[in-house]
Amino acid sequence: MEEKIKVHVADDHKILIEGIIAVINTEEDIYVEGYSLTGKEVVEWAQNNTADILILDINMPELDGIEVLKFFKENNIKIKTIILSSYDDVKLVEEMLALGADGYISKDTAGEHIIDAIKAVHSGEQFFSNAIKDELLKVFTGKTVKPKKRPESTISNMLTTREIEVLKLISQEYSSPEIAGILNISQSTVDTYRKNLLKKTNVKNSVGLAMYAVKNKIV
Amino acid sequence: MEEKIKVHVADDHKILIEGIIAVINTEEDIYVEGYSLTGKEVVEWAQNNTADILILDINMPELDGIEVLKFFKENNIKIKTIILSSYDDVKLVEEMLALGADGYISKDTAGEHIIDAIKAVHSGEQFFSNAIKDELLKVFTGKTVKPKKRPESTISNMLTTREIEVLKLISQEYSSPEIAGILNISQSTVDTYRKNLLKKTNVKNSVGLAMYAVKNKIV
DNA sequence: ATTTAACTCCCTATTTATGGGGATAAGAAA
DNA sequence: TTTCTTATCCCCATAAATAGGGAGTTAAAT
Repeated sequence: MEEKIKVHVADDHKILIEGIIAVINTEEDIYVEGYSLTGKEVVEWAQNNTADILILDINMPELDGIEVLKFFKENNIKIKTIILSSYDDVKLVEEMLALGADGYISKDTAGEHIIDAIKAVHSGEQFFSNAIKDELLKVFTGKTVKPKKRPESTISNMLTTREIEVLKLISQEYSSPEIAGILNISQSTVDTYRKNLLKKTNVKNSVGLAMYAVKNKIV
Repeated sequence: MEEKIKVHVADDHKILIEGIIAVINTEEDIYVEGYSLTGKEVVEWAQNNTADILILDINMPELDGIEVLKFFKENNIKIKTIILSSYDDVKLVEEMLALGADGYISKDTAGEHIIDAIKAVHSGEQFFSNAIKDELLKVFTGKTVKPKKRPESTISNMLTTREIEVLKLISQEYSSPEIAGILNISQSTVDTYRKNLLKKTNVKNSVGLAMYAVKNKIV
């Protein structure tokens, strides 16, 4: 008798996680070790834990799936990863694969496919749901626009807690002097955070920062 | 012994549907009659079928949740509806309620809340998850939640078309000189629009303008 | 023990943004 | 006709944001 396949699930929608767990629980030889609700949680989890398979949502707050994969690559964390994407993320397939994802399933697909994917990836194969295969075909036949060129975002782009604090306040319309007052630090320091934030998030100005905060669900 | 509560689920992510079904199946007196994967399917289903409760995702291809609710209203289809929203749709609560939604739960919440919501709504109450309640408090201060006409008189309507153009560009991280170049007007004019925008929207700075634009779906 | 990351602060300089005022031409509305 | 709105432009002044540089302290990790 072999060991059960140990799975970790990362998605910002708890309901979906519960669904996946329910589906997986119908399978004897697979079990869910735990879950993460943000990308940050995933990388924290991955420092001291592992699993046979990580099911990873692309679109998560704070740190998205791509950044998580980048972190894994840079820190030489080896964990077989199945990307869970909604249909609008499909164009990122290429990037995902380049970052070492082992499988790619769409949320549109039925739950049984997750089981198949887990088993396939666990036995060393790659797994792609049909929707993704179609998309890949388009890419190779040149029918789709290149994905490419997202702003380069490394784990070095991961914002520190202090930076996030400042970012929140910026997004709440506070000026630098005000933020300095609120956080009880000098304005110079706030300005430094602004600079770092602009660099890390790769946006042009405060408005960009606020938009970034919205997109990443920081506010 | 009473009848079981008959539920129909609509979401474009099959995995999530399966999850919800799994959760609901843990409950004796509720069952899932069927599901729809697009808004179109929902309205088609609703012409010749019904259920006690419809669980409706906001963000669906072809026809989103709002459109579905509008269709129900226009065609006098009465079905108790629980909105299933992801974090970023929260700002649509008001509109949803105006269209007659009976409950509103976030995908972030645990599955058990779905059960609570279904039972509550079925027994004639309204149900809102906590995240939504906070949002609601801001919107309806003290008032009873009552379907009301969509306010066509929001502040956004106070903005002139030109102001909206400028607002859009501001929200896209353009500076005043850049906007002047894009619209082929002088920077003085752009600055004037900025001033007027700040005054009309009652926010403090560009970040506030961008947030306003997001809230009012101008971007 | 040394390196690294996070947090803190400062200087200089330029560019943008904000806030007050006023003004003109075109067009719609009263 | 007169009034009002919209769109356009300007001056003056201050506050804030951006951009480059450097640098010290602590705490954690290697």
